[in-house]
Amino acid sequence: MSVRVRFAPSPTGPLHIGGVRTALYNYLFAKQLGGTFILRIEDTDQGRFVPGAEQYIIEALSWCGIYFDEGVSIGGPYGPYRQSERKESYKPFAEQLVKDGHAYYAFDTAEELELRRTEEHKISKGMFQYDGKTRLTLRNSLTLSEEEVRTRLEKGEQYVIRIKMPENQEVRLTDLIRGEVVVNTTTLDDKVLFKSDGMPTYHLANVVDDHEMKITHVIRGEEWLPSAPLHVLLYRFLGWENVMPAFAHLPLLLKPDGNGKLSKRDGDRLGFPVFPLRWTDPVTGEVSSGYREAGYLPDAFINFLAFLGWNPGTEQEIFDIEDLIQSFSLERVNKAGAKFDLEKARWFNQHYLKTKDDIILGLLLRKQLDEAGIAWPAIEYVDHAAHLIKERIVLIGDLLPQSLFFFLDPVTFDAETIKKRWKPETAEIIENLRLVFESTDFSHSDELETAFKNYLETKNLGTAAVLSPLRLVVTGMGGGPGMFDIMHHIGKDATLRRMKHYKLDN
RNA sequence: GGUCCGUUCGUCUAGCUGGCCCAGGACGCUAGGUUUUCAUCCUAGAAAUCAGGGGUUCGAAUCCCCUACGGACUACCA
Repeated sequence: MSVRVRFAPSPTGPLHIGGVRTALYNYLFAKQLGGTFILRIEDTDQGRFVPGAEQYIIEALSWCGIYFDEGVSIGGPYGPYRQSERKESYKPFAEQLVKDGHAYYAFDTAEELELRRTEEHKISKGMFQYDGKTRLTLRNSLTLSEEEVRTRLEKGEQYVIRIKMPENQEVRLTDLIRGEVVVNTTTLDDKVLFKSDGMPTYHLANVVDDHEMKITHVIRGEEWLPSAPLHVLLYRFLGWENVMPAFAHLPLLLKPDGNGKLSKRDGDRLGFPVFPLRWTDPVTGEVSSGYREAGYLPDAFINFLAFLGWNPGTEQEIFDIEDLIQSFSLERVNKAGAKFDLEKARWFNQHYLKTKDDIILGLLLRKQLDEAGIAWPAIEYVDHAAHLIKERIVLIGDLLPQSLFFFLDPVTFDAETIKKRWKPETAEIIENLRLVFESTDFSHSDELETAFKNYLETKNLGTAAVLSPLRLVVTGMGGGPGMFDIMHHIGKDATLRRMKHYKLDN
């Protein structure tokens, strides 16, 4: 039987990196086994629907290079893939459960239950649960007469369907990451399966859909572990236990400082994105930063994310998506949550950047030049500029500031360098050097270097004392690629012009 | 409060069938080297009494128990 897995986010906002990692692991698992990866949208809570969230999810996965085989927007044999569009398919199962005595109608209003909850909390400090101990004190088809229930339903009174949690039974499930997990049903509550608005809750919808979509492995976040026994019970009561999917609950992604689940707020509070793409809240207009806009390469982002909770067991750190598909295994996923480490993300990005083709970097640089309204002479010229700086950039956004001098004469000059290297006699040296270069062939950087060295020798000057000021007037910067490579690349005219017209007035 | 899950360098982690671990790698950090500068690259170093305690054993990070701490869940949210 072929493997089928799904990533099932709810469109309540942007997908955060924990979600991206869940999607990634699902994807890697499916692809390694030649299986199918499905994107299903869990929008059973119409109250939390956020416009644009679904589109964001699709775009984010696409940017990451995580492609699904079936799902919303592309369809497939088990569609529709939006739960709101499958609305009609859940109710019969809920009613079947009632008929079989595994569920019941409940007429308590949300307000009544809320009241009960606060009361209970005052008295016992514990949490009120709608369960085997309390359900007979509440208004439902177990306490009301058959007649009464029928009239209420006929009158169209609001109701929910709750699971009738069996008493004192051990439910065990095997988690692919954690092993055997056993829970006694008396600690579980009578969860709502079907809401008064005609929609199922996650618990029912997820079980019905996973079954109908022939999902073989449910790989999801650890926050679902406590309700997994409930899901097992549902499979059992629905008669599907023999074809129930395998479960794997992934460890959480934690805040870099302190503990706790990484949340949407943490990112901009701590100065790093928690979202793959920038997101603008449609209601508040609040903007949250994204990895794409912050200058990360998708492959670096994915490599980094894959290692948050998984490792190959070898000393290899660099894995492209194909490597990950090859090597990934659920058995090697950690049990404990992982804290997010921005420094390591930056290191991965720098690594991927410096190994990228010049043509790709050139393309990115041209985009930035265009956006800044800076003219560039030729594609090859830009590509080579990118080549010269690729080992000293960490983020894509560093491309432009690091290579600006290839396109514009500097107007500002690094203050640190002026302070350290600019002496009263330096201006004269630069002028002498300019005369030397005037009669030098710029077609090879070697010749420039030779001419420079010869000059130093005749004047008995040290390299550092002269090269630094030269770099300063030509590029405005205190560091950068090989100076003679720069001069060769920008050409004789620009070099000599800059050596004559610089203004260090800052 | 209850249930469940977890706990190895600052961080990500190796270690899963006990001895090769007075714990290895990576990021970061420190120091050297290469380089005309910055970055890259190379080398070296500091950094975990394996949460704590008790067992089992000739021997435990690795097996068992207890404790502590952390987290998740505990909605007609997912």
